Amino acid sequence: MNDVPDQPDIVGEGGAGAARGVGVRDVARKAGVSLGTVSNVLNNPEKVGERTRTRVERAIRELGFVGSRAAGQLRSRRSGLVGVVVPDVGNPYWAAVLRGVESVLEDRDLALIVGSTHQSPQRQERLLRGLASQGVDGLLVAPIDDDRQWEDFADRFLGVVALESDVGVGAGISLDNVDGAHQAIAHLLELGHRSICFINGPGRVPWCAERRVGVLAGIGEAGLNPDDVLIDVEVSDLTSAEGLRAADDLWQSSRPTAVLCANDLLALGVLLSAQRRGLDVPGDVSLVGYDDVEFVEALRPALTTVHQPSFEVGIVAAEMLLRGSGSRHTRSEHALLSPQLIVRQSSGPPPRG
Amino acid sequence: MNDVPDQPDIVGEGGAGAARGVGVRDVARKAGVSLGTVSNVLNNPEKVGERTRTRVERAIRELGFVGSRAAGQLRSRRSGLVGVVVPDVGNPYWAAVLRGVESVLEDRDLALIVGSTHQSPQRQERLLRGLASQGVDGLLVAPIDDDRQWEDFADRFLGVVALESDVGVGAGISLDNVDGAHQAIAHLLELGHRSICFINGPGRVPWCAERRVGVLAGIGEAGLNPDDVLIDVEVSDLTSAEGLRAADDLWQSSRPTAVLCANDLLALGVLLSAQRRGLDVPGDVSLVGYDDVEFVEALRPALTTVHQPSFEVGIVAAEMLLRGSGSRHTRSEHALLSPQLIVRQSSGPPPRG
DNA sequence: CTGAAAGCGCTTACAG
DNA sequence: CTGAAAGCGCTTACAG
Repeated sequence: MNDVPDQPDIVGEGGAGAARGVGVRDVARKAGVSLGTVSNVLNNPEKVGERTRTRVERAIRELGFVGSRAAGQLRSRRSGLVGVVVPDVGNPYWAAVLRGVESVLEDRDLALIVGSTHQSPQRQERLLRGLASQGVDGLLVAPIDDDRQWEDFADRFLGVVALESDVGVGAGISLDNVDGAHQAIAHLLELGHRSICFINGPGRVPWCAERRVGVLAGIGEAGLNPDDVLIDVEVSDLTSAEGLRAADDLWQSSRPTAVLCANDLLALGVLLSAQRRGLDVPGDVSLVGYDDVEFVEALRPALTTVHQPSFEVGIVAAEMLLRGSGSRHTRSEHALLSPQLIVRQSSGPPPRG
Repeated sequence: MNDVPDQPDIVGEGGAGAARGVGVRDVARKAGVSLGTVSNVLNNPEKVGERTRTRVERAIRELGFVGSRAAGQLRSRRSGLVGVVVPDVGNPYWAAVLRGVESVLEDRDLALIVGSTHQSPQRQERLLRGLASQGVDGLLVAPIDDDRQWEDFADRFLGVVALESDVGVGAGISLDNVDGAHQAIAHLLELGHRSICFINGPGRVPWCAERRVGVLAGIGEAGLNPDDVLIDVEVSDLTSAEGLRAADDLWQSSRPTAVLCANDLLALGVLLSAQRRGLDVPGDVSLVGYDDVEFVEALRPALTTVHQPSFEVGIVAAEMLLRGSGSRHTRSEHALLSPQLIVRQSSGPPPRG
């Protein structure tokens, strides 16, 4: 033991960034062991004798020691950080996915760095760059273009798992967007609609493009020409505010008998616009969403939409990541989840014209 | 220049955690300058001559260099990380707050580590411990008890800003919960309700406790006895699932003429339960929520609720943090935002009994 | 199982 | 403005 006096216990002060925190050094001194032993107690407790371990653990507690991940990361190459890049954390669908991810990772000592792309490739690039410099152990991403910049993360400890779309590397969850959109448009066509507005995100976004393919396919299969049936509207962000604005514009220029939205938030905006304008849904115009977020069942009218299992997506993706399926040199794993149309009250036959 | 051959350009590989990335060393060599100069180009560009700077920047680009925050953090004591601890990222209210925070921090090269407490002190402690070990520069927190464990973060670079409740240290945003709940209960009492169920979170959570105080105060001011009027129901997590369950139980045991919920998600659950049971809102039972999240206006019936400016809360809190208001030795700053009752269609007079 | 030494990749004074 | 040296706080081999 050295002749250094015990410091007063400063509980909870440690960690990088705090003013001169308690370090492993202090713990080692107090417990009368070497630095390596403290590190082992922290990272490989089974390698340390029980008596020594208890002594070190007591010292850690009494000193209020909180290790610095940054320092550890430098040598161990583990940051304890997982990046989550989604289109919009404010969208209940993605918020639910996040909940699922959290529920799996919360007791694994992994922290989540989250960010929203809002369909902007520049934002996505910035976010991924930031995550790279933070040295995340793994990445969960819903890519918004085909740049595949995120594939680099497959080389990291936990690799990369895609929350959407098909991927070339790492693991992923596929939700068949073509099929989901196909179900939705087929429903509207069956009801007799022949003038349908499709409010979608940017065509460069994979899942937006796929949903459009499904819509076009459905129209084609009905023996119709998309040019005669479909009014395409593109919004840059898929929020209720943009849905509201798009709908306000829409009523000015045309009178579709149905509006199909690429997500429920857009549909919410359209519904709000319709209500304010005195349009009856589905009497005057039918409305169909996508996602089936938790509130749409209680809307007036209850929204017809395509269900996607948000919470489950988060859970499955996080589990894949933990399992190591996202690494480049593991056999790649793919979960296929099916979207399913839920018919409620917002869709009905077109008004007799 | 050394005789080291140029490596093939491995774009996007750098950063800790990647397999042997490109380091400042390589950049310095390629640009023919010293390590310190590279660091200056990265952190204090104005201190470097323009010609040298361009040369270094080119080397960075060509090498695909991505710095390691962890290494930098060790010496500079800046992690570029901000912690955000909220009750539930899956709740649209908090999701909107997050959106606000993101919008302010996204171009400041700060990454957000987020976590949900779900009103559990253990979860909060774990999250804060994790954030401390990650060395976050600052913390945004909606505390769920009075432990004040989060006050330690006031010593960090950016300090701590509370997203809820009053705080003893750092900066904070106060939303007058007593007042908000008071407005809500007063509205119901005025309508003539005398049997009101109040579904609230755990009493140990400050903002839950405050809302209850407001409710009790309103009842007292009306010259009534809370014991005669109020049915208290406590849920541990304030989700629609818990609201649904609580309501299902409620109809079994009693027949309140109104239900007041501590947030909109609970109210959504109650509404769903009422609909399934064939109860008319507000004909059979009035319903009032709290938060005014974006979808409640479109519910059937549109929900009467207490508005809180979620997005703005996020923006104001993030700006305070950037301004340094959260540090222990800065003059503490407080924003006072007012909640406001929005009367819609879910509340009306009690049924004639 | 324990302990002294080296080193992770940067930034920071400090001397030129 | 530039460059060599020290050091941030850990973890990791490696010798005992």
